[in-house]
Order: sequence, then structure tokens, then C-alpha cells
Amino acid sequence: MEEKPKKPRIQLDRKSWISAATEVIAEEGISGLRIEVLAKRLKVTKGSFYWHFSDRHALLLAVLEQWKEGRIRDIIKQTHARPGEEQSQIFHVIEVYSASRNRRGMMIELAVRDWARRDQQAADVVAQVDSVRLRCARELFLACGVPMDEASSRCMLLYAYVFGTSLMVFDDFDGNIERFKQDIAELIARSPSCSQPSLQSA
Amino acid sequence: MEEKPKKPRIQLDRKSWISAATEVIAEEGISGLRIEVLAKRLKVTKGSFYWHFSDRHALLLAVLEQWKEGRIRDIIKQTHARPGEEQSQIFHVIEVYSASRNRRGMMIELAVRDWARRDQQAADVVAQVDSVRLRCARELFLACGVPMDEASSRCMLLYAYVFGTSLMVFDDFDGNIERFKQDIAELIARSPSCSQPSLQSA
DNA sequence: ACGGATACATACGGTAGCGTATGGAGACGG
DNA sequence: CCGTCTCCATACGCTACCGTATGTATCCGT
Repeated sequence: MEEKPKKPRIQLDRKSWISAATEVIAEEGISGLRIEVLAKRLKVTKGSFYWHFSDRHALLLAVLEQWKEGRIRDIIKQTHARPGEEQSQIFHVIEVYSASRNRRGMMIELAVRDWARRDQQAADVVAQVDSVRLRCARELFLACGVPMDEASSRCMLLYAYVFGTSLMVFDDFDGNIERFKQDIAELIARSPSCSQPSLQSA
Repeated sequence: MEEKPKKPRIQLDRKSWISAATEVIAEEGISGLRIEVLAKRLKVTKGSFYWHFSDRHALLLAVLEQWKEGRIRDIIKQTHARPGEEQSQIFHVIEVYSASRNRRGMMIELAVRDWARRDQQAADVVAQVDSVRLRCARELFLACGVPMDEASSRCMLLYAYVFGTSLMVFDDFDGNIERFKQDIAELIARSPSCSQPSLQSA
């Protein structure tokens, strides 16, 4: 017992607070984020928080900023396709954004979007993220040979669908939900003017 | 001045509280519903509230119940089509659920669904509403001659799309959003196996 | 007109959370 | 060894709510 664990003096930085806050937001939503509760999670008191941040709002803005950057980085990664694989990359995007595959990410997404409905700053960030996502996804459709207008509407439908799906409860509807979701992905991703036939058609 | 307006003795009933609460929820979300604030809106004190309701939760459940009944009544109305007009009725459903056409209704919808993400009772109600909506919309597709599986996936896509759209911000994307939305409606509503040609195709 | 029921108002205790003020321990350079 | 800077703990005041207890005005039947 030579090394007595005399209070490991856990050092927290801004980043720790932001990621912990993001976690709480995923679980409880924006309005569920309480400084004192968050401090308890991190085994410190709010004295620590108010040293790193001016107030609660500053933390929220930091969360928002970090979310924006992460989402933009991610979408650029997810929509990067080797030439000739754009079609399957579209299916990949749909898959990645399905609530079942990435529950935590979708919870944050929905929390931020709910926030954005009543906060202009959040709305601005969501607008920026949506803009990048739509343009990136449109590039994939364009690369498949889909004409501009159709590519635009397809990528709008794609994102509206993935977010909308995560808002709904299909349980009571039918047992074949997963199969229907595949059909929907086909409908969204495949275009009559698409040069590449679907790789996933049965 | 024979009739002095000496405090008109505004009588409130449960229904008034429920509809006022629904209004606040549309604006502020579930977590923004405060009894004392709500009472101020109604020009009474919370003494009145606690006469009509046991507590805040009882009001929320009443709101939920009323929302459920209203939504089910509405969807049955909206999906009733005269024979031969099922196709245009599908377009009508999409139109009615567009955020721009019914902003208030969509705000409530999103608030309830956000609530349902963390509350089982709300989730159950949403599940019931979704179930009825999906079945009603599916009937329309079936009546158009669309086979069962495809009708199922189409109506799932339809609702996921309308709710997802109201979560997104398309402003920075393109100036032709409304046209794209029409194209999307066409894509959702028209099926290769549909017996009725689109009435809205340019 | 009078007693009860109805539909509130008023007042109170209690909690949760925000932000501030101030104290104090540990690292660190000189 | 001492002062300073960092990072956090403690203690405090304040507000917004929730729910309860109790008072009170209005209505209503008999």
C-alpha cells in the first residue's frame, strides 16, 4: 500500500465537460442538462464548472460547436466514395444514419434539432450541418449520373427519411419492418436515370 | 354603465386547461410547461389548477389523451377518399402534414414525439397513433392497386418523410425547395404498380 | 335566505438549480 | 521557503417551481 490513493486530483478540462454534457443531452435532452447534476457525474462540484465556463449557456454553445464540427467531419468521411462505388455509398449513408445502428448519435441529433426549434443559434448550426450534408449526398447522386434536380430532391428525401424514421414507432405495424426499410432505401437510392444498378437488389 | 364588469368570473374547466397547456407545449415543449405560468396565461392562480387536476403529470396525461384522440380522428378524416380519388388523396395527406401548412400542429407533434423518447406512456400513445396512421395510409395505397408489401413501405416512407422534413433546415441548400418537395411527393405517392397516373405531374 | 357545493385566491413550506464570493490545496518557478 | 497561479470546494443568496392547506366569493337548490 505504498501508493495511497489520496484523492487522485482528477483534472478536468473544457473538453471533459463538453463530452459529459453531450452525454447527458443524449439521455435527457437540452433542458435536462443541469450544471450541478453534471458536476456530480464528474465527481466535482460546480465550482469547477464555473472556472472553465462563464455560465450554462457557454457550455451549450461549446457543445453545439463541437457537434457541428464532428458532424461535418463525419459526413465528409461517410460520403467519400471511390469512383464507381457511389451507389453503394448512398446505401451506406442510409445505413449509418439508421437509429438502430447509432442510437446515441441519433439521440443527440434529435436533441439538438429539438433545441434548434426554439433557439436561433442552434437553428443556425443545424442549417449549416444540413447544408453540408445535403451537398455531400447530392454529389453522390450526381456521380451516379442522376441529373441535378433529381439529385437534390433525392438527398432531401434521404435525410428527411432517416431523421423521420427515428421519430416514429413502427412496432405495432408489421413484423417485416426491416425488409420494408430495405425497400425504402432502394426507392430513395435508385433512380431510373441512375447509371449504376442497385447492388443490394434481391 | 349599468353593467359593471366586476371580474367576469371566468369559469375554467378541464378542457380549457388542456387546450392552453397544448398551446404552451407547442411553443415551449413539454419541459416548458409550468403550472404557475400556465395559470397566469389563464388569468387565474394555480389554486384553480389543483382543483381541476391532481398534479402536473395528470395534466400531461390529459393532453396526451386528447392529442391521441384528435390525431386518430383527423387521420381517419384525411385518409377517407371517394373511390377513384385515392391517389390524389395521398398527395393531400402529404400536403396536410407539411410543416408550412400546419406549423402549430407539427410543433405539437414534434414536442410529443420528443417527449415520447423519454416517457413510456407518451411512447405508447405515439405508437398507437402511428399504427392507425400507417394502416390508414396503407389502405390508400392498396386502393391504388399497390401490392401489400410496397404499400407498407410507401406509407412508412411517407410519414417518416413528413416528420423528418419538419426537423430539417433546407434554406441554405437551394432556392427551388418547393419544387423538390413536389418531386418527392411524386416519388412517394406514385408507384410503378399504381393503377392511377399522377394527377399532379407537370 | 341560508347551507352546501363549486371554483377559485392566498399563503406557506420545500426543493432544485443558477450564479457568485471566497477559501484552500497542489503544482511550480525562483 | 515562499509567493503565485491553477483548479476546485464550500457556502451563500436568489428565483422559479411544485404541491398543500386553508380562506373566500359565487352560485344553486330548497
